[in-house]
Amino acid sequence: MKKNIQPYIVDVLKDALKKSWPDLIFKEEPILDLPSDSRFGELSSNIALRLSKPLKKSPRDIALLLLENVKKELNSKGHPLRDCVKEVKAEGAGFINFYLADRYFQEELGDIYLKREISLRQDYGRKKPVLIEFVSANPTGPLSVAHARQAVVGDVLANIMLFLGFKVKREYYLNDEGNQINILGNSIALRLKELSGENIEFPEDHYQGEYIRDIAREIKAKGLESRDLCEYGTRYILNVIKKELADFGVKFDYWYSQKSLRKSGKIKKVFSFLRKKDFLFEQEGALWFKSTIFGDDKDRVVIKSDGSYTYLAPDIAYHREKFRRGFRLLINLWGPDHHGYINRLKAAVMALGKPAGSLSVIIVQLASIFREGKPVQMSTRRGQYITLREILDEVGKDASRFFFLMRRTSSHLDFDLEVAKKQTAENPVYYTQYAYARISGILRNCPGKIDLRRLDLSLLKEKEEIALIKKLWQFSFTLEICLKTQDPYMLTVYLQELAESFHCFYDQHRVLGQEAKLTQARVVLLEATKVVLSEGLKLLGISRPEKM
RNA sequence: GCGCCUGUGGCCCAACGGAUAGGGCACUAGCCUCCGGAGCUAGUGAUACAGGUUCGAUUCCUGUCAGGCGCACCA
Repeated sequence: MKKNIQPYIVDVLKDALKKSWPDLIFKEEPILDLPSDSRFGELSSNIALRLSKPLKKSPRDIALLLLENVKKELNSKGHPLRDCVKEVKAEGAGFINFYLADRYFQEELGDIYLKREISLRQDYGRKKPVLIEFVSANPTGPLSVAHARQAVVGDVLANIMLFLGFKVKREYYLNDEGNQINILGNSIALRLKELSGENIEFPEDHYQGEYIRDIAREIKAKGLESRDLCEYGTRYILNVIKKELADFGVKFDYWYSQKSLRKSGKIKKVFSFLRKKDFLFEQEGALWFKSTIFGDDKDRVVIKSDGSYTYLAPDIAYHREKFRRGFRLLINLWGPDHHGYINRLKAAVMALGKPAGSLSVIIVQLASIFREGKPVQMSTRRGQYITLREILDEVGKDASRFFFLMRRTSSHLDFDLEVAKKQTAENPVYYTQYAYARISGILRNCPGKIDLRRLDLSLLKEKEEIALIKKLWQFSFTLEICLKTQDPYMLTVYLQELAESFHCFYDQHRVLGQEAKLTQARVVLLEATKVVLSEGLKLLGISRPEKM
């Protein structure tokens, strides 16, 4: 029996291809999918369909020919897959479906059970250092809904990549100087005057939120009016943000300050680097970056005619620093308003001599907040927007994290506060957690220890038992999909399906009070299910209640 | 005007270009002498429109219609 069966099956397919068409040059690797329906086996390849064009034959004929050689290969003496694969069939339009033996799944189950004390965390030799930068909101106010979604998506993606063996660090880029910060300082100054009884006119483009008054009051109470208000305000708000994120279960490894970046002279250095490479030019009194060389629509200003930097300037230096710090893959999560910015930063990365693929930008679409089906109006300008804090206070960490992950990251998300608060079947968080609590309940009543020598997992052959075991087996497959799509949302779908498989099993079969050997086997099944649910919920940053 | 995202049953969402388009809610009918009914089983019902590419399109391309967002020498 072989663990980690997929690469072996891919090899079998490759060998069969070579035997069937020795002269064929086909660069794509055969890919294995989970079939759309369980009656098509456990793993499926559509290689025959994709070969249809180059071979100018019908997919069905190709599949049949290929199948013959696949079978020969598998039946050869001593082949490692001999006992794992029960059957191979060519089906449908030309799919080659692999049906795995129950024995294989039973061994997999035993494996999960044995590893339950340690983590299922896998090491595929993927040690690549990855930096995920997300949220990075200006420290000028509390975090909003949009930041909340980014925070969860980034955090969970980081968890998943860590689980799969990458060396991942989380970073928050701190915009601690510039226009917005000056406006923040000025907003505080005006509120201070207001406190002293002066009549003030508060400009529209200043921060309207009540929290500015809070800061002003604190400054006045401590008698710190002479302090640098920009710095004081930034630090004050940063603490608020850190607290919000911590309560949301998001922790950053690094907080990278733009101010310190500028002070270090690294921005100037990157300019001399780019100048040497001839990627800069002057026009109309401004300094431009020739981003069009690398596929951008137009060249971009980096130093304005008044001598100050545009946003892009420190960003180029910042990303150069990321590479210098040893990271080989950079993942940035941005809001949809930054979408037009991707090409120019990619251009910058290429100008720095890095491959385009070393920067991956994930656009996290906005979330709209609803209450009982009605949208909650938001206006940033008037400081009236739903904050992360409000969501946390109202629906709690578990439900809000889960809800932010329930749609594809690239899709709009409608977040209904009332639904998220409900403790009913409408709420998938509780459905999943309930499975965990239910299992815990049974295991609490379970007497004695499992005798591994007498354990016989082949007793697990009921439909619901096999279905549950297969679901467990799909866990690592699911994580690979999350990695490939750079989107953690599939994990929420999987965990709901796993919970469902468990509930179905539970409804049909009893664990306790059976013949001793069967009870033992089923206890192992529950333990393994609990392990996978536990790992999954941990990755999502959601609590695992023993009781509900 | 240009760019991005999205149009799938009454409602919310799935489906690397692949098999009879899945699931949840709601609705209807069932299931507790038995490990937690926050559960399970069954039923009704859908790809916005018009073309194109393909052996095959919900998916890719073009156009139309509808909704959301963004278009700076702002960050």
